[in-house]
Amino acid sequence: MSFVHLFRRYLRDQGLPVTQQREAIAEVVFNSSEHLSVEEIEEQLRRQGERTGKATIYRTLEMLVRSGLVEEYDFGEGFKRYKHLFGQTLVREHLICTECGKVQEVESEELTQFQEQLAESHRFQASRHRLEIYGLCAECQAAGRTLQWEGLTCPIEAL
Amino acid sequence: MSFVHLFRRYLRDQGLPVTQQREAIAEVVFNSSEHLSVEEIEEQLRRQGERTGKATIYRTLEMLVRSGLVEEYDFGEGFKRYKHLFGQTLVREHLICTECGKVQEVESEELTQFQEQLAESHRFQASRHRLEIYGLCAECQAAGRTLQWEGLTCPIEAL
DNA sequence: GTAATTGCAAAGGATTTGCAACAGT
DNA sequence: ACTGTTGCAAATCCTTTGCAATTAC
Repeated sequence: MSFVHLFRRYLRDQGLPVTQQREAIAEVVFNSSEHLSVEEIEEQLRRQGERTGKATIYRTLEMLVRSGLVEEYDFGEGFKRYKHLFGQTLVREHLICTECGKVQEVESEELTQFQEQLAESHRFQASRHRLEIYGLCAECQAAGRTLQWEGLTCPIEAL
Repeated sequence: MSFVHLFRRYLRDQGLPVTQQREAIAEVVFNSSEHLSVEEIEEQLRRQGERTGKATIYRTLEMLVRSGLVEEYDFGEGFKRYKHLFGQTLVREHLICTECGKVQEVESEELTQFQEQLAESHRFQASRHRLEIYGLCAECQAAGRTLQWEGLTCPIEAL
């Protein structure tokens, strides 16, 4: 039912043991539509009554990424996040709310084409890209929240 | 002549001391067109005969960023990079070579417009974005180097 | 002189690694 | 049985912080 069996198959193909921990970790990642941090995965496992060492979580995530089933993200928070790739096109852009931290995935065929052209026109052989748009999500706007970070000073203009 | 005087002025405006170290660090950043890591800045200072503590470099970079003269980048390498903003539009896309680590900046008006539309159509109030395209730069292609990372397996297709 | 900065070393957070005990095939 | 995994703690890497000595104004 879950997508865990794909990971199981990947492990078997590679001649690697399918352990309880690996299945539990994969299950957490595959059952979530969020971009999870290691912290959050650990917490979820604890909630489910599994007690898994952090090192094992890191090691298993590495395999999940290598398997191609999960992707690693770095949104500049100082730690990484992970999300499975099911039901996704290979091109995903991210709208990241700087207030609540929510990540929304969108796709745009046109944008993708432009990006490819851009790389090509610079004789750059692109293999992957990421587009991240930071700002305020609809909910936070509705809640009356405003952007903190931007517009402190711009001395270049002040010249 | 250099852009260091802008930073000096920023410091004075803020009532903060203009120290030797701050000037030296700013000079290194303003004299380079690269996206420098703290490591690289420290090395350059050492080469110039300045001996500056790492803590001071971090503290000064924080100010440079706050001043609006320098921007901080995180390309997922596990550490940050810094580059001054002179001669730049506010929209910069990056072509990052995964082989030699070189970062090439490009701009595209069309892309920017699409990005704005994309955000708008999702009721997202964008404040800034970043587009990073990873791949092989022209030099590395010419040198016969190839992409390491990509295309290991794609079990989703294999289903 | 006073207030802020410097540099060192220690602390901090995320991730990795070494190793003895253990689980999967 | 054999090979690979687990979990802990120690180690590592980048970055931040505390504090006494020093410097800018």
